[in-house]
Amino acid sequence: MTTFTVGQVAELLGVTVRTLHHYDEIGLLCPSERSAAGYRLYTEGDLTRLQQVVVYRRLEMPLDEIAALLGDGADAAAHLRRQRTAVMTRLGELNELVTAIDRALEREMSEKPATREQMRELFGDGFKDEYQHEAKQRWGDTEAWKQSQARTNRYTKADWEQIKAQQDAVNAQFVAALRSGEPATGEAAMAAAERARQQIHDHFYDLDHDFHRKLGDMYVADPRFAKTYDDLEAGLAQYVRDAIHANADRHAGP
Amino acid sequence: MTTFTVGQVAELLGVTVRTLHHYDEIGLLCPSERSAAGYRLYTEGDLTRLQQVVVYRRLEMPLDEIAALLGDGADAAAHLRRQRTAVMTRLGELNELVTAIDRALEREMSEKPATREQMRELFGDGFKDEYQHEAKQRWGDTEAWKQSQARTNRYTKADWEQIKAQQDAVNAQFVAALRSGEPATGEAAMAAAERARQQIHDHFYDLDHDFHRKLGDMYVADPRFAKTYDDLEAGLAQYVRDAIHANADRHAGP
DNA sequence: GCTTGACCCTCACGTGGCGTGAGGCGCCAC
DNA sequence: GTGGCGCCTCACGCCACGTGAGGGTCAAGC
Repeated sequence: MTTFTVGQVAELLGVTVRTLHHYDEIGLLCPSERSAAGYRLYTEGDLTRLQQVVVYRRLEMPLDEIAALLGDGADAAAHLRRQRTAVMTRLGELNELVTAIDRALEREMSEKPATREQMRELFGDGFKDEYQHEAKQRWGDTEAWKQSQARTNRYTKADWEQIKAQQDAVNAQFVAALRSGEPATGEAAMAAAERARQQIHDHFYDLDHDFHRKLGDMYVADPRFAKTYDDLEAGLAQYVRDAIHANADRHAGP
Repeated sequence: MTTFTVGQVAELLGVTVRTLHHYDEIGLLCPSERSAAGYRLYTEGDLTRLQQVVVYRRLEMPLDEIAALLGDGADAAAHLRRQRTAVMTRLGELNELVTAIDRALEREMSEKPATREQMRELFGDGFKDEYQHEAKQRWGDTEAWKQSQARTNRYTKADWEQIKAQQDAVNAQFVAALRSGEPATGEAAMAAAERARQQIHDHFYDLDHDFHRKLGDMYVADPRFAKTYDDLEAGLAQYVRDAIHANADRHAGP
C-alpha cells in the first residue's frame, strides 16, 4: 500500500505541514499509520478525507463542525453535493457584493454622497443581521443543515421580490417599446434587452451577450417562456428575442 | 453636524461594537469626535472610511494592509474599483472550486478512484490554466448554435403543439417520480431528466450533459422557471434540478 | 562509513481579529 | 429616583494555525 509523508500530502493538497500537524493534534485527521521512526504516513483513505476537509475549510467552516459533518456517516458524494450548494451560496453573496460596489461606484461618479438608507441597504442589513443569523443557524445546527439544500431557495426569497420587481420593470419597458411601434432593433428595445441581461448577470449567473442570444432563442422556442411573455402582450416573446439579438450584435463590435 | 454612536454605526454597517473598538485601538478607524462623557462619535466621513474597511474586510484582507491602502491617498472611486476586481478574482476562484467539486462528483458517481494527478489538478494549485481553457470551450463556442436559430424559426404551430405535448409528458414523469417518493437520484427521475435533455437537444439546440446542468441550476435560480415547475408540484424545480445533475453525473464518462 | 542536506519529530510560545465577560458611568423615561 | 439600556475601559479567551528551537531520520554522494 502506498503511503505519503506530511510534506507530500501538504504539497498535493495545497496546505502546510503545520496544518496537518494541527489536524492530527485535534483529532480531525490522524494518519492511519506511523513509520518506525514516528513519521506520519497518510493512506489513500486519509487523503480523500483530507480532501473533504480542505474543501469545507475553503468555505470557512470551523474545524469542529467539519469533524461533526465528516463523522455523521454521510458518504463522499453527499458531502460534495453539500459543498457545492454551499459554494453556490457564497457565489451569490459575492455577486451581491459586486452589485453593491457597482452602485457605490455609480454614486461616486455622479458625485452624490450616499444617504444613510442607501448605505444600510447596500452594506448593512442584507448581509449581517439576517445573513449572520441564518448562517449561524445553518452551519451551527447540523441537523438543520440537511434541510438546507431545499431551503437554498427560500434563502434568497427575501430578495426575490426585489428581483421580481426589477424584472417586471424591464418587461414593462419591453411592452412599452412594442406598443409604441418601435422595431425590436430600436434603441429602447435594445436598452431593455441590455438591462435584462444585466439583471440576470447580477442576480443569477454570469451572462455574456452571446449566451444571452441563446436565452433569447429559448424565450420563443420554449413554450413555458413564450407563454409568460405572450401573456403580457401578443408577440412579445419574439420581440424580446429580436431585441436581445440586436443588442448582442451591437455589443459584438471590435 | 450629525454624528453616530458605536451602536448606531455597528447596526448601520453590520459589524459589532467590539469590532469598532478594535479598529479604534489599532488606529485603523478612530472616531473624529468624542462626547464629553467619552462616547465615540462617528462623523459622515468616518462612515465612508469604515465602509471601505468593511468591504476590504469581506475580501479577507488583513487590517494592516487595509490601513496601508486607505492611507495611500487614493480616492474612494479608486478603492471601489480595486475592490471590484478583487471580488471578481474571488468569484473566479469559487467558480474553479465549483468545477473541481463537479469533477470530483463525476468521479465519485462513476466510482473511479482518483489518481494522484487528478487530485492535484483538482485541489492543488494546478487548476488555474486548465479551468480557463475549459470555460472558454464551454461558453465560447457559438458556432453550433447558429443552426438552431434557423431551426426554431421554421417550426409551424403544429410542431409547437407536439413539442409542448412531449414536454408535458416529461414533466408528468417528473411529478410521478416525485410523488412516488423516489429520490431525485433515482432511476425514474434520471430517465426523465435524460428524456428532457433529448427533447431540447432534438428540437432546439445541441445540449450536452454539462450544459444541461446549467439549465437545471437555472430552473431553481430563475423565478420564472421555478414557478412553472413548482406550480405543477411543490419542490419540483429543485427535484428536477437534482435529477438533471444526477443524470449528468451518470453520463460523465472517462 | 561518514558527512551533508532535505525532511521529519515534538514541544511551546506568538499572532490576528475579534468574542466575551466584569465592573462602572451616562442618559432618558416613568 | 430608579430602572434599563447603552456606553466606557480593562483584560483574558479563542481559533487556526505561524514560527522557531532543539533534535532525530534518511537517501545520496564522497
